[in-house]
Amino acid sequence: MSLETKERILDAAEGLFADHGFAATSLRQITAVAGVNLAAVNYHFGSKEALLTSVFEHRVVPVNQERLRMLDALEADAAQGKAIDVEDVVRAFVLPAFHAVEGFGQQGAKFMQLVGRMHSETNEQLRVTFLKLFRPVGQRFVPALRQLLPSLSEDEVMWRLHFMIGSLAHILVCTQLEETLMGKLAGGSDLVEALVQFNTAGLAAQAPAAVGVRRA
Amino acid sequence: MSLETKERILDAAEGLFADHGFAATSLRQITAVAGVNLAAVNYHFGSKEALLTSVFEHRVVPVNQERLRMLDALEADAAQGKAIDVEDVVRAFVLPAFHAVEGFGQQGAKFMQLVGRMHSETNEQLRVTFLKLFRPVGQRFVPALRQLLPSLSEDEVMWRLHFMIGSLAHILVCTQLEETLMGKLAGGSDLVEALVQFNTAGLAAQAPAAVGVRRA
DNA sequence: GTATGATTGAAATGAACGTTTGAATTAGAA
DNA sequence: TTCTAATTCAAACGTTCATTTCAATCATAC
Repeated sequence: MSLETKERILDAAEGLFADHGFAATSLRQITAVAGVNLAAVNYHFGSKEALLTSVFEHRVVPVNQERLRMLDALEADAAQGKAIDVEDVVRAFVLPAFHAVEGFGQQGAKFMQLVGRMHSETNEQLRVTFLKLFRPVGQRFVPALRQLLPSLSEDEVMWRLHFMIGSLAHILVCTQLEETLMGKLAGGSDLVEALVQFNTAGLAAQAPAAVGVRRA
Repeated sequence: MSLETKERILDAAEGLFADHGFAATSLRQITAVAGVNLAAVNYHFGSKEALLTSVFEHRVVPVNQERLRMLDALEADAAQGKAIDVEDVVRAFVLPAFHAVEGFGQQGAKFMQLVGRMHSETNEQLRVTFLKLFRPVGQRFVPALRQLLPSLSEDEVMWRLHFMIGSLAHILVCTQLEETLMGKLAGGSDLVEALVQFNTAGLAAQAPAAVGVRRA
């Protein structure tokens, strides 16, 4: 039955792409795990690249929709006169990723590991395809941060956003690995809170002095 | 002449591994760029994996030695009664990476891009080999941070260290790319200062309240 | 000049890859 | 039941890969 075949391929691909990356995952691995025939991938998805794109859309779109909904809610609050702050925006960015981790069990964690890795994916076409799914998020979060951090230049806001993305992506990958710099990293809700606080403080930090005027 | 052949292979490999990752870079690409024969890789390095390991050692070891020297200097200062703070430690961690970028021109930037990517490399053996080169750094920086941040638990210090690693790794990769979330990211010394301040603020942030006690 | 080891070159080896092909099977509609 | 389209299957296709092989060439020492 075609719907089941597609789902089985998507699930298998998701997990294997997360573990091994795109280049080092073969279609034969995916089809073995999914218990389907090799030709099914091209029949249902057209190509290996298109399969990965389907995996993204299957999962990234709902995560980003949740981000945008949370930001909508914050903006509605602000319109009612309630103050919102940097932490609120950080939560709207960070928490949906962890909701995905929690909401789909091991498969969700695997998927978010893949998302973490896509930020440094070397297949440029795929990385760009992936980024396109995040464009709506960038287009909403950058102005929100700019409003909250009016003293920062445009470059500074972009940099800080990327620092946050990097910290989140790295955590999504590392919490699935047995070995990291000093052993296995603990996970859980305390980690999520720590990530929120770290990024809140970092985003809200005083802008650095101009170069050459660091502590006399 | 053998020394020249080895260097040409190392240089070509460094750039190509940085651009395309390990799995998607073939030895034939490397030897074409290096202008040497395919068999030379196995003759001089033994295997593709060993080539990448040689690339790491060629460059990571000096960067990490600089980190440790900077930390040594901070600790000597502290022994003389001079106060050191979180920003000093962040600088000792972050600046050597950017010294490598600046010090070797485009080749240094390529190498640091590879370093940024290795944090999420899917070839587990290679990633672990890479991490081993950072063990001395972890063994020195973690206690230094723990001393400066005594109110944080061990997990919290590890998490924050990883947030910093993630932000640095992401920047090392992204500043080499034409497309990022909202266009091309600016580089330069202001970026480095921004990264230092972001991570200083994040590392020094008040520990988050226990879960469930967030703003009533 | 000769001998030995180092180094390079071209081809081969064995394996793996994504995509395609055409037949067989399945599913659904009339 | 028959017909048609959808789906699956197994094999083939053309390509690419890292490693190995062995002869040729180069470099060095005696």
